[in-house]
Amino acid sequence: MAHRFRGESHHKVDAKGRVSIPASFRRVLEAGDANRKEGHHPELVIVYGDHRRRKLECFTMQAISEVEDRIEKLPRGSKQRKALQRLYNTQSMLTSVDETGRLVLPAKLRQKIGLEGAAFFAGNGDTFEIWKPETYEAEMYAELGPDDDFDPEADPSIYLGGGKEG
Amino acid sequence: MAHRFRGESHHKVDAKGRVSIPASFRRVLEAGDANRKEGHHPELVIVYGDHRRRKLECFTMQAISEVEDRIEKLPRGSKQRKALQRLYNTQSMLTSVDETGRLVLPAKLRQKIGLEGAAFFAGNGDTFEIWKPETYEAEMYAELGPDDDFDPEADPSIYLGGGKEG
DNA sequence: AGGAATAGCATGGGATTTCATGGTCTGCAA
DNA sequence: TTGCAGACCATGAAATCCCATGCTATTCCT
Repeated sequence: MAHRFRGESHHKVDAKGRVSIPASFRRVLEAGDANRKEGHHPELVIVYGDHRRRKLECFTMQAISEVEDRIEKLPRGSKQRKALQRLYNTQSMLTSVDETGRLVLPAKLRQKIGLEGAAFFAGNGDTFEIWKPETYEAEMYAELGPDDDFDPEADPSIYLGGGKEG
Repeated sequence: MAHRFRGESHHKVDAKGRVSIPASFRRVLEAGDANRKEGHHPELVIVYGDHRRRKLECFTMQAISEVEDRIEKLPRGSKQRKALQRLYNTQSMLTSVDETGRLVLPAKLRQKIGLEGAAFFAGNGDTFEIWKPETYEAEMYAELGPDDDFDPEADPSIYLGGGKEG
């Protein structure tokens, strides 16, 4: 994978729901939208999911189409397939980056995750996520509670494993 | 592994956050960036982590992609995997060496580890680290406290094990 | 060998471009 | 006809590019 979403940053959300996309993310979106016409701005898919999701997950066109390919390999009519289609097809929207590098989040989506004033962007490889900053903070600590084989206090690098060839 | 980061050195950090990379490290970065186009300067990934980390860990493109391969082998959804992705994907940035062999550290990163005026570079095999010099001093002694099977006063070479050839 | 020429290195400064963000205006639709 | 979304314009701050300067370790020449 040539370009990956990497890094984190905070951006303001104005009254119209406009948010700047981190500049480095724009490069990835451009690279991941093969169908983009010259001079046009890249498209992307925002997956918002149901009430349990408290983030917006953003896919390049290429990434979302890989997801769809996988879904199509599952048995038609299986619950798994239906659930995945609902998430990635139904509970998602297609949009595009605007002239100035921003994207517009409809009021509905902002309300869904409680976005107001500021947004937190987290790069995550072939997708990036948009969070209400407070939610991200809370979630990161709550989600990774102590466990038999996980110590939230430790530096995560210890889980990479021993030698070069583990 | 052909090239390894080896040695330590001090460099100035100017008001724009520019720091010279030790010359010998540049060779390693070049060798570790296969995708680098002719005449271009090598890319690298700086992992900064959360508030507990007081150093910047720098990976060659090859080293970071080995890390990512390892992460992908862990079970999807496991805490370990999530924590590792957060560290190596989200809490990191891609950058590149500039024309004159420097890299620029954004204000955010400098503040995070208290860098100002000078930086300490420590080679560490397939990565190198950037520290605020004072922090390095302090940390090196604090981190390696006495222990049942470790004596901070001893020369570490005694822990290499038996003879020259295991 | 002595000294000059060279090349790589660490560092600085200014000009230029890109970013993030805010505002206005217009048209379509409810 | 009012609300809202989209296109267009504006601006200060931050990041990038390009050029410049001493230094040092080496090599080259005589």
